[in-house]
Amino acid sequence: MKLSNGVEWALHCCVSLSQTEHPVPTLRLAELHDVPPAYLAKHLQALARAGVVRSTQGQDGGYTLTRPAAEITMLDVVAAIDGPAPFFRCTEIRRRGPLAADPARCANRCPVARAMGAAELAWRAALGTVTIAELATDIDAASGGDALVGVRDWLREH
Amino acid sequence: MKLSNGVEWALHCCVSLSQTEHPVPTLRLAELHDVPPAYLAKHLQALARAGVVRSTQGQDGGYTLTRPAAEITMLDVVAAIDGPAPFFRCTEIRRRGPLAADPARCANRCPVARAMGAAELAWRAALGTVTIAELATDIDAASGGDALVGVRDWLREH
DNA sequence: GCCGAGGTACTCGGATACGATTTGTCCGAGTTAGAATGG
DNA sequence: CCATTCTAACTCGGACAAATCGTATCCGAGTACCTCGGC
Repeated sequence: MKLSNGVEWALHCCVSLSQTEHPVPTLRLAELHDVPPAYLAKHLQALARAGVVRSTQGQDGGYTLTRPAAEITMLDVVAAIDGPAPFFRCTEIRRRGPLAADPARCANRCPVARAMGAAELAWRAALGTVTIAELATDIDAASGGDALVGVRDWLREH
Repeated sequence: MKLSNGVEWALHCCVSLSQTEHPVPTLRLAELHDVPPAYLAKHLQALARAGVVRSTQGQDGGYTLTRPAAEITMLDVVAAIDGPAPFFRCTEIRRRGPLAADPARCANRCPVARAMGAAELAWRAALGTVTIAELATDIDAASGGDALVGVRDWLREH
């Protein structure tokens, strides 16, 4: 089980987008992070579909955040890229084989699926507590306090 | 991101194995759950490599749990089947592109990776609190109290 | 009747094809900014 | 000098291949039980 590579790109892109009000095109975001532009575009489209970013077409167009970075959580981004499907899909083994349980008697969810669902909920909850704004602050602090300024300047002069 | 299908099989197999002291061969477990025998064998090998089950060769051989079901957690099984690799692999985007951060200044982990790691830890912790014994009890209760007896009888007469 | 050797049937284990999902790329539709033109 | 039209460049968006991982399968190595023969 591996999380899509684009999740990391999308998160860093959101952090970068939080540093400007101006639309930033895909090509600019791609060279800023040194990733394949066409593939990054695909993920940005997913973010747009999920309502995390808004696309502006035409010259001087690009992507902007739809709401303040403090109101976007990592969960929003991960769900947008990875999709809403749960990790674990119960195939109802109980109802198969020679000892197939009577469907009427096992109407409630399989305990295995329930435990898996609870664990996944814990994962999502943890991601929901971290916002893009917090990520930006932490990244800035980890880099000595010049990362965000650097992004702002770079976006302004390009 | 999708969890391997074999995780569900492995969990149910462990529950079944907890109902007997006698070794149970792959073929028996496969027809009990109505799954492809050869593929189930692959996952059982993984469980054996992880030390969750022990294999006994020769006639009347098969698989048995290496320790009481109350001492085996869902995390043990999931880690055995899915592997130890984390969901999120940080590619250190900060060190790429025109604004590459000085490696000396970002020696600590990227905040994105840290948050992802924390969320994954929450997931693993949730899985670690549920044991195979608890799963067996819940499954029995959900099926009206005759599921475990059914498995025991079926394994005895086959 | 007891012991031992051999055979046999059953078990696991790793090496081998197939399919699906993820990854990566491309070109066309649509839109906006700016320039050129006419009033 | 201003409004209008036109062009042109730039943007996103979805449709199209390649690679990697999960799925499924097979056959060989090894072991314990059972049978048979000898003592």
